[in-house]
Amino acid sequence: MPASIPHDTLVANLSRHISLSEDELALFCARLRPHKVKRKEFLLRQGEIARDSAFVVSGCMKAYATDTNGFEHILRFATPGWWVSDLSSFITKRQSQLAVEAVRDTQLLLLSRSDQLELFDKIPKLERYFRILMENALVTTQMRLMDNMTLTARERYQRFCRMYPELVNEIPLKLIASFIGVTPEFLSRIRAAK
Amino acid sequence: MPASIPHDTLVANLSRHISLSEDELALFCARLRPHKVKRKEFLLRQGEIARDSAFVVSGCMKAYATDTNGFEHILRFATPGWWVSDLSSFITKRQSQLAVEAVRDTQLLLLSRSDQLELFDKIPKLERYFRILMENALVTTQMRLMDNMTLTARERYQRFCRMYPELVNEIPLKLIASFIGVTPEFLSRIRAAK
DNA sequence: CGCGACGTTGATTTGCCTCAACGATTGTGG
DNA sequence: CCACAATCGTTGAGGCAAATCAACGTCGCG
Repeated sequence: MPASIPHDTLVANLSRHISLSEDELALFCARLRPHKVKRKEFLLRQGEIARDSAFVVSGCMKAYATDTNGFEHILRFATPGWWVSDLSSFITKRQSQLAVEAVRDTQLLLLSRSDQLELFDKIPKLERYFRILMENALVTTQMRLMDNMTLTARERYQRFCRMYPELVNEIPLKLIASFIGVTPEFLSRIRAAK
Repeated sequence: MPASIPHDTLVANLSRHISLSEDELALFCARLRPHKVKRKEFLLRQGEIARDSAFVVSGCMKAYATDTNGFEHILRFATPGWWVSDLSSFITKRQSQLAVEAVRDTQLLLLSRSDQLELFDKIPKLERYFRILMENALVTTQMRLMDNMTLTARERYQRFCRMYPELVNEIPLKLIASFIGVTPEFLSRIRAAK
């Protein structure tokens, strides 16, 4: 049973951490639901319940919260090879604090929590894959938290340029500002100086 | 085979997420190494390799980075029932960016990465336990990151008081300041106003 | 073509930091 | 048990990074 093209990206990602048999792979892929979103379309709105976690095949998503003054704060971008959702809502089935929206036209593979948990029972190695993903995501998030506490706005911008070189000149400045935690005006000044 | 007293705290924690057989439990507990640290003693210094992850039985630990100006920034406190380490170093065996130090006399249970991975193979349910821990830790860290981006210093202090009521009047003000990301002087002013 | 989203720039404000001085508390060695 | 140092919390004066508010030019797109 040949995997369809969008699944290949995920299978490549999987096999960097675990190896599955043909059967296990088929079982897993059968639960993945391909889904396309166009720029500015939502995978999840603030206040909804996050049914699915989404693997990004192509394109780019953003996960963000809107504060009481209506300003967006981007928790993370998800580029190809990353999973994205409101993890808190995905796990607890409470209302999400985050919205997940396409920054550009994006191909996704969706996996529901119930399917995921069922697969964990059938394929222990898949639980290992997600355990590793969670570990890595936690390390990344901890590092970002420390950066926010220790670095200046300029340094955070420079770090962003190193971490997301493929985005720097491809997405609006205001999105970068909202990710590194400054106003668009101030980021513009940062760029202007040197 | 009766578990010793310090292990009981961990077993209680475990059983909130998974259930192990007697044998599995014994196998797991055999790899845990009790360890005591006195106030201001280190479990891990910046630049060392994190051999172990530590479960806090009693007391309190802090994980923090020291910036180029010599200021401490506390990533997290670990009170009884929490695991603590420099996760990045624990996984990759590179030099740790964080130090882990006792805020007060503390009882720990240590588990090395190699023992942990070995146990994952022998007891898949244990991998589930840590998968769940990682999920929850990631949710917590993401929320803290968003708080840092959206809240004022005063609001972050109020949130701290709600999240760690058992610590607020028990640890030095400067530690709280270093956790919420302000100077001790400014936190003092926050407390003074109302 | 006209409108809205975007990036830039200037003037002003502000939240928080820096530096410095000062009591109060803790703890430590003699 | 005391003397002294160290750590801690507080307060004041001044400074700076970044936010705010506002105006304006540009561009992409319906």
